[in-house]
Amino acid sequence: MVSLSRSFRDVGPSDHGKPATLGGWVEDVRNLGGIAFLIIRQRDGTFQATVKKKGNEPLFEAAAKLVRESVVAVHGTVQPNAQVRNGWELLAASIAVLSAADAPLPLPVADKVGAEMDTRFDNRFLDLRKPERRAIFRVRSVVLAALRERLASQGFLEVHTPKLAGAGAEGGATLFETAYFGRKAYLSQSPQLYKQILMSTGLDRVMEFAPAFRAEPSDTVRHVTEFTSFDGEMAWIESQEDVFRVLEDAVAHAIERVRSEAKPELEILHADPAVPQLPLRRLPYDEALEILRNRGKHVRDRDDIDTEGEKVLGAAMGQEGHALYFLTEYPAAIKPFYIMAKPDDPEASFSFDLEYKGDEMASGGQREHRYDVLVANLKAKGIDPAGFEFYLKAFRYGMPPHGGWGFGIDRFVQKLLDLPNVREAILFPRDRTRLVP
RNA sequence: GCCCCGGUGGUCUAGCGGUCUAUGAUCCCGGCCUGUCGAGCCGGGUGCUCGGGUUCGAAUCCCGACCGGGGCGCCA
Repeated sequence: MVSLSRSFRDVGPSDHGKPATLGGWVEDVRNLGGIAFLIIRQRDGTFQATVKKKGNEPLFEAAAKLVRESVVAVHGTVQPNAQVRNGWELLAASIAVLSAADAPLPLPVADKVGAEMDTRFDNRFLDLRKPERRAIFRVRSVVLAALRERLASQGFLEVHTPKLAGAGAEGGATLFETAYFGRKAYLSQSPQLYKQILMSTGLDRVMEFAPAFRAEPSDTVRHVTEFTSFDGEMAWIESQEDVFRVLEDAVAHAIERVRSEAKPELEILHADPAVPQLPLRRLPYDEALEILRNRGKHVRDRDDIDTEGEKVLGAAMGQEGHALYFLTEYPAAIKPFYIMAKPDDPEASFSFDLEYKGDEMASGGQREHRYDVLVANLKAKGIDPAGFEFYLKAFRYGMPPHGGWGFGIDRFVQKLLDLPNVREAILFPRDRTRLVP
């Protein structure tokens, strides 16, 4: 019985003389005249199949004609050989072409030339045949598993809220509109309102990993129109300190797990992410302004911190050993209506951003759970509470204090691995101009 | 949306008014070669994003469109 899914990793010199059938993509054909070497790639490496002309000329001719990147199954015998990288080679007796590749390839896979990002994403399936590209998504998978596991162990339930909505959720960010049986519907920009509603139910510790959509025409290395948001929301908190502790622990754990479970990937990617010391630095907004002013940047009180300021702060914190830090107590005026203001300083708020290497990973805070205050906040922002009745209702019948965050998985993977563009951390990124593939 | 830079064979590049029937690499095709592993050697193949304009002459200069890269704004 032949299994096509057999890994070359399960074969070794000790299998001397044993028959084997191994599948894979033809990465290279080296025809030396009387002998040919096929470099066959599988999911986590390559092995060599060797074809000798003497004894089986038709097989040799067929092997020499193989088109790179074709899918083949090679049947032969295992031959130990110290000259070969794995310590053994497969002496081919037959080669079945299961799927021939066209030539030339629209994107080099094993060539000695590079390709531009646009060409790569146009041919992403070929791009992903390169080990260094796939390594990113193995790391991403470890990150997701680690975050899930860490929160689940603390009683967080994984939930799924609707991605089709009848109205704009938070206001502000632009929504994608779509047709919905004669009505208008919108792609969800955030699970914010729904996860808060859940806080009133007893499903009061939730997490969600899901796409979020933003119709903002941003052209940067850290924006896409569809991204993966890791949301958490927890009730019965004393203060946003409770939120900090859960989030920082989960993120630190994710980095630890990547370091221990994705060593080969980190090596391929030349990445060496440091595990942060906990607790992370909490940098209040007012102190952040001081740092900026000390570095010669002019900022007015209660202004939002712009991209340059964010980078300056990131560099300053980095010098102090805080690649990751919380930027806390933003002015209430630049935060959404659902954020709780500080009782002793209503112009400030219980809100935060989680910054990593000068980029925003997450934002969150303690939510306003008092119905009357919430309605007043809406009005103060010029929003009609009537449009939020489905949400506000949950605050009229018993809503515990709660808080949470929204965390960008793609950005986190980008920064974790020092990738130059967030698109590198997304299989099929969506931006202003790219909708295919 | 704004600012800067750019679009040359399948891919990545050099060229930036005539010397370009366009450079090099990679790739593809053919040939030689029995131990390659960035295989090597020989021969061949494919190209100036599109539309206007300037000029005796445009890959090269100008304008526009489209597309791409980066920065800003906005945010995850």
